[in-house]
Amino acid sequence: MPKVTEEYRENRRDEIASAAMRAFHRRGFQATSMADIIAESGLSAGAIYNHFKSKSDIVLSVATRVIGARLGEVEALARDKPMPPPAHLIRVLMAGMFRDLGQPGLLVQIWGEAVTDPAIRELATTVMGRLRGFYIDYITAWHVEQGVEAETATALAREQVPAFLGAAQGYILQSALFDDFDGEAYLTSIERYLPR
Amino acid sequence: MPKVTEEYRENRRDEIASAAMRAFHRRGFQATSMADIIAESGLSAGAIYNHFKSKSDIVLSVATRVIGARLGEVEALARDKPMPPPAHLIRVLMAGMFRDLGQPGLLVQIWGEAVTDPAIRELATTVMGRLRGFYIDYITAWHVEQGVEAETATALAREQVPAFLGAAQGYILQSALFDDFDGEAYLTSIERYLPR
DNA sequence: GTCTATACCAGGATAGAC
DNA sequence: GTCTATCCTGGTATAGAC
Repeated sequence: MPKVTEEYRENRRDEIASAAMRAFHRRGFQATSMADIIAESGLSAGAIYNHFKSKSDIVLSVATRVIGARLGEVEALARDKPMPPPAHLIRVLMAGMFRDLGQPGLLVQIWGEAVTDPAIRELATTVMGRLRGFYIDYITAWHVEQGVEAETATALAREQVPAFLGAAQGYILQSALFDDFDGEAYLTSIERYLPR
Repeated sequence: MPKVTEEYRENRRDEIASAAMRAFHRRGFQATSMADIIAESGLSAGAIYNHFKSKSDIVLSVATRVIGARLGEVEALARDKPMPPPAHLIRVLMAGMFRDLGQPGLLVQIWGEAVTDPAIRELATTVMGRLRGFYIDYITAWHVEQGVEAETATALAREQVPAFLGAAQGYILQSALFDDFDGEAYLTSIERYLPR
């Protein structure tokens, strides 16, 4: 097992995934063709298909990196004392997503793709499932910090999580589609009317 | 001005739009090609392009019909005494959308398209803008019925509407992407945590 | 592993006869 | 107004040389 080769492959995959992310960042998701990714990477079609078996495969790799970064941020937030209220999570997650992806539209495009492309669909549900998990853990911990008994806190979190998840998705969608979207007004609305 | 001809044209447009809606209903939005619409309508490519200038143009026409139907339902709801709480609007709107469109995925696909296609984008923002209007009027009227003074009711409605709109969008997205989506749990979550 | 060139396909739209 | 046949573009993925 030549160790150097394995490492080399991994680096190449990294480079390609980064190039793809830059391309998505600039042009959006659907608008980015393999030709764009190829150009951005400075490599050739053949080289890229040697490391990824399809475009979906590249997307999957990019998404895995992005969602991994979010996990770290949420965990950091959970260590603050006192913990910010759950609605605040939306701010942090949205800010992180936009920083990585450049524009909310990218996510909306991926959702659209997910409806028909099974691979993308699985990716999207996995990502949302993980976000859901972040939220449940966070909301539970927060309720406990507020003095709620552990059992009850979990039940509350499970009951509340759809509303929070929906609120985050609404934020993404509205910021992608409304030119005059007022993010602050949205977050205020959420923070005032969801548990705090 | 030959009156018969104008009427004929309008009927043809109706037929084609209905066929398109059936096709979307069955196959989803992106998956539906012009060929599908052509087959479903029983007409030919040439005939259809004589009445609509592009695929986007057909989508626009379908969407206009669908959103018009929703307006009627919301107005009917507003006439009930006592008015159901605003969160209940989501139930009614979602039920109507699904009845007309067959599947929530269609809307998600349209959102995805809207990110890059200017015509679809304008359509989506117009539709959402109208929904927003429905909500604001409804929430205002509801607060007034609860005894809130008119001025204050409007202010409250404007403050609350982003949360409601986001909740509806989250419902659509989650029902499209999660195979095991629990609509009742979602609506319960919303109804419990948004104004009632 | 990487390159260039290209096969191959799907889909929207059009031309021109009737 | 409508039909059939077809053009044309843009896209992913592969073949085969180096």
